[in-house]
Amino acid sequence: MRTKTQRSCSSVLAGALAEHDAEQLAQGFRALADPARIRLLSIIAAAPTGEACACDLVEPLGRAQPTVSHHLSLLVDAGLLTRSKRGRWAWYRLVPERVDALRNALSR
Amino acid sequence: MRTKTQRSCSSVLAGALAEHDAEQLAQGFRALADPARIRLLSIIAAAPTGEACACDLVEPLGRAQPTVSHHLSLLVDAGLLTRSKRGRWAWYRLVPERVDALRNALSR
DNA sequence: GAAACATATCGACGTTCATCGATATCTGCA
DNA sequence: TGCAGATATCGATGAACGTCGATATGTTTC
Repeated sequence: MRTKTQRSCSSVLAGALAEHDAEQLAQGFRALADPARIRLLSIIAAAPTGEACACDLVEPLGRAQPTVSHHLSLLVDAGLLTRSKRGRWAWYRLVPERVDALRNALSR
Repeated sequence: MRTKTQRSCSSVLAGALAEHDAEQLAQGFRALADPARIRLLSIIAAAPTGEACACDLVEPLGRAQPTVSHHLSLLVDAGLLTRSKRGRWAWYRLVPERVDALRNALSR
């Protein structure tokens, strides 16, 4: 199990941030700092049902299955995805509030 | 000299991204994926004149001068800051359009 | 020109990270 | 119970990164 990331309401542009708040935000953006994870988010966001099965993510990503699983876990830990395991399959869904929090961190 | 980063109009949430576009966005977010750089941006954004001298950034950041210079160069390369060297001093200014581009990448 | 200063670059070091093959875990099915 | 399939974890490897001391570069002042 990995350590969980906390969400934050801080804004980068609204005033000088303390080290602690900066650490929180950096942690969030680090989850977006990899093309594989960006693509995972975009593919899941584009799913008609809002949900995507892990089995449908390996091939379009062009990475090995353990690598995809690793990135998905990272995104879940970062609060950007939720995992719902049903039967043999794992279904992933976006967490819009978390995306919003990061977007708002770039607003004044 | 480091390699320059290009800005992008892609959105993570508006549809499945190709590897190339994802790489562009990830590059942008990677610049935000460190607390030192987050703090630099927030301190500069909070400056009354909109500009901050590098000499005033070392002490509040609590890192060595070469480290601060390194992060500032990274942010300039990422297009998030501009550097204006005047006399002995280097003045840094935010590039709002670049911040906006990254924020919009998190909009639908 | 010399000294003092601000900043950038260099070189090194330890850490973190992305990646993958092998394997373990768990589920559904015959 | 046993097999097949989906997913997560483990262990290893190579690359990228943050950090800093030492040093180079460029500027101001005397």
